[in-house]
Amino acid sequence: MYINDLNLSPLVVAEPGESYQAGAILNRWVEVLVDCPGTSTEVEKGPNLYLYRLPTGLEVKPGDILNVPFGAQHLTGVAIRLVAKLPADLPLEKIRDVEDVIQKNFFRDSYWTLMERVSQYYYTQIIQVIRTALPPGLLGRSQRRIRLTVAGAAVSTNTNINALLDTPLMRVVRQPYSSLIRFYLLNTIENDYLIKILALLNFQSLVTKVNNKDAHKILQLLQQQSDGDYSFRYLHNQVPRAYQGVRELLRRGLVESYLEPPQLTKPKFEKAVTLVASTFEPDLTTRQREILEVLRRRGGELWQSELLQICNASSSIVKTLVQKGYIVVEEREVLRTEQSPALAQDRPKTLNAAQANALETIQTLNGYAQVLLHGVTGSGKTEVYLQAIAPLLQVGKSALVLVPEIGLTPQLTDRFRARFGNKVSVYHSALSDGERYDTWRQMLTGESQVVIGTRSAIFAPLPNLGLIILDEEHDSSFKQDSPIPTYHARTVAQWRAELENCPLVLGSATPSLESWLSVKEEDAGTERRGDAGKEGHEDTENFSQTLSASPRPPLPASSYYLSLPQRINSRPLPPVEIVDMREELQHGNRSIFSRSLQEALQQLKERQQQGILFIHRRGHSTFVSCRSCGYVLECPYCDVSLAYHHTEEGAPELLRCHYCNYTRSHPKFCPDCSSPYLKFFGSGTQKVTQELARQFPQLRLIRFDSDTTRNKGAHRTLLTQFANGEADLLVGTQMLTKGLDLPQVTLVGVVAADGLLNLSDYRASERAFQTLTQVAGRAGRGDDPGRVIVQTYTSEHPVIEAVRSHDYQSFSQAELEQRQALNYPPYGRLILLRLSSLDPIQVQNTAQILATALSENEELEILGPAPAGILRVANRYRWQILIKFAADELPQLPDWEQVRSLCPQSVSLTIDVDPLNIM
DNA sequence: AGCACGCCGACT
DNA sequence: GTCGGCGTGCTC
Repeated sequence: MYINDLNLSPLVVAEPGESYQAGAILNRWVEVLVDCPGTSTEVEKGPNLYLYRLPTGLEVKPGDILNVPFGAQHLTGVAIRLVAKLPADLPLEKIRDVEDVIQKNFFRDSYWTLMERVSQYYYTQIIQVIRTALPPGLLGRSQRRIRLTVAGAAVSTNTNINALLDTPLMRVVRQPYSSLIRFYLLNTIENDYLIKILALLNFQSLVTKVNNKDAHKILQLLQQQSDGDYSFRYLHNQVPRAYQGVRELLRRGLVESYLEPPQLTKPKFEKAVTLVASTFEPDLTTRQREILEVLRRRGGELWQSELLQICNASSSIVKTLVQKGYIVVEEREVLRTEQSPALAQDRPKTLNAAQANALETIQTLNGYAQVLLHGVTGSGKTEVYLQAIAPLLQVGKSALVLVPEIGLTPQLTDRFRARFGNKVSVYHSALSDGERYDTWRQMLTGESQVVIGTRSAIFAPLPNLGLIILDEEHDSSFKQDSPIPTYHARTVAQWRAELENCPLVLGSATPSLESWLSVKEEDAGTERRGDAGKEGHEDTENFSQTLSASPRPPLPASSYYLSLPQRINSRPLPPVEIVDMREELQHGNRSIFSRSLQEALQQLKERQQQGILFIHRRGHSTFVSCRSCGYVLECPYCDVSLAYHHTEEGAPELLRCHYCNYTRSHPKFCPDCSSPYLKFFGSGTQKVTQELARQFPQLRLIRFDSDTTRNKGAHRTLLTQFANGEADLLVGTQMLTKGLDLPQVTLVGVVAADGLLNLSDYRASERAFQTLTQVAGRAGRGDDPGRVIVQTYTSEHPVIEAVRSHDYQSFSQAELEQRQALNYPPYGRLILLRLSSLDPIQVQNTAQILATALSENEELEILGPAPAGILRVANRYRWQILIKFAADELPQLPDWEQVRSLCPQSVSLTIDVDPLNIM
């Protein structure tokens, strides 16, 4: 908001004529927003704006991305406005020159406004937002790095140094000779010995004294790294008091410290050879003629490397031909974009009535509107997207398609490529920096294109957007919880669609309650559109007051609800069978597979069919339940299950609520039926695969999870193997739920639904319903209707019933009522304060202080402070405070700068607006 | 984030 | 009287 108040928006070009009056041509300056965090956290100082001189010959306009010197380092910044007159308090000699323009004319008004909205809503400095929006490697920054010296690498941290020193050679060296004699001696020794000796000379006295624990730890870390080189920042995060430790090592010459200049990703250029002569004169040798012939046959243009490879020639011959004037060689940019296998051209498919209706509605939209496309699994949403995009490309517009992180399967991208060919590009974080940078540059050209990407692709710089699609809009991977800004791509998409004046389509089989409620209210004629635009600028008398007024969430101009209630070709949804594992236990079945599932798995091989087995991720999602009666231990003050805490060997086993910090010891017997069979849930992937191999040795398995799909292309390989019938069963986690379209799958099994149902999170039910429905939806996409088996210890759970009956409506109805009663989203709003520190005591105390300060505001409901679900992560102790307030009558929110000032330096605070993950 | 400067306590 | 740790403020 303060950016706005300082008239930085929109980007300003100086009035024409102004610069002439200042006599300028030679004296032109530009105000630059530089990328150095820290300074602008204090309001009085304002944002990081600095004035730079424009050297002659460098053309700079507001919105350009620049490189500038800043103290000892080089930074990237954004040109905000041209300035003709110097401020009185700024002496000329302090001003330095702009170094370079990295990207011309990048920030247009609408894009800049988008940056500002994200910055305001998520309480993040605008430069951080810009950093998120741009590809990595574009915004450079110098970095302090620490690396081992030769000595540091040679010195041992765990063997006895005296033993090393006690070799005949070393004994000579260790004698107290004068430095001259020593120098002479050393010069007579072979080089690699010399190095070792130098190392030991430097350290023998020192190493014996490295009793500084931190220094020792740092040395070990560096030695474990293959190149013995870490950023200072990394070390600082790993080792407490790293500063002193490094100092110690520096003094002893074991490490050296250097400032690494920013490594910018640059366009890749290659030499292209073009034939410019039409006739070949007799002054050519046979070899030269041969090369020119090759070039002509290939269309008169080739990369130099290719040409030389084909002709088996060296570059000298090319040089000669250039001199003779037959060819020209020029540097041309090569785009490092993801290559995909050649695909057969795909034609639009015939739509059923519901699809056709949806398509028609989307196509008649003009300008900003929000559409919820609610289509059951297998209802053909993708085909609707494809046909909605096609006419846009015809008129030169572009489309943006966002998918969940694990939904970005080759299946999906192939389908878009088959339809739109090379107009499709894929943008996600798994691309290499070079690929990402080039894809990003490709977007800037403004040619009509389709970009498919994950969360961060919402910032794709497409200048001519005609449509934004969020597929599987309910998916939680659209929300970023670290690093800042903690944005939700759906929220950003709403702003973006509004600013670009284009429609936004939210597609899902299980819409988020947020999206569902917004169309329901629209239906009921409730006017939810606020006066967000009007507020914020009315009362700017007090700067900090303006700052603390909360920006409102985006509100759609008009929203539409489109339903695809049936699968394509009128295929039925698969029947869902619920198996109560308590009954299995009563019948003496102690296996993790019910009799039903065992039978189905048995039949799989016999009938030559394929199946999917879904296992909820293990790990920290543990909860405690009674195997006899299904009782789940819950918090008496909050409506959530208790999480099992067991930090280390010998520590007490505790159950704790992550909302209010209620803690109790882990009981020996079930409080309900006194059975001793209390069990932690969260059965691991490993256990299940082992069990499968034991009970069904004939089944061929493919494990499909983050471990097995880590490598590039592994996704595609595994799916191809499965599609080719090289395995009978795909066993995996969440990854199986998104966007897989495998017609041959007839069986879907959920080993334990309980792991999903009883997470200590107010969203647990919603998420469980979504995941289970999506998994179930993988079955019966071919001609066989298929079968779904869901195992659970709580078969009476409303989520289970809703999944069984495929009843989204009544589930969401009931869930919304509960949310409303407790004022949870989408009715109330949440802000989560995450505190972390290397010091467990200090972070806890700080959390308490913050909570006390915040609770003075009676409009806010403060939950906590409570330790995070996993107290310690990467050596940092984490606590959190949840702030709840009414969404419709926005209270006066705290002054975050003031809150931040309550944190000591060692405690870092992150403000997560609209958190999804509050464990 | 990096770095210089300056204050304050410990030691030659 | 000097060294070195650490907190504070500045970088156009």
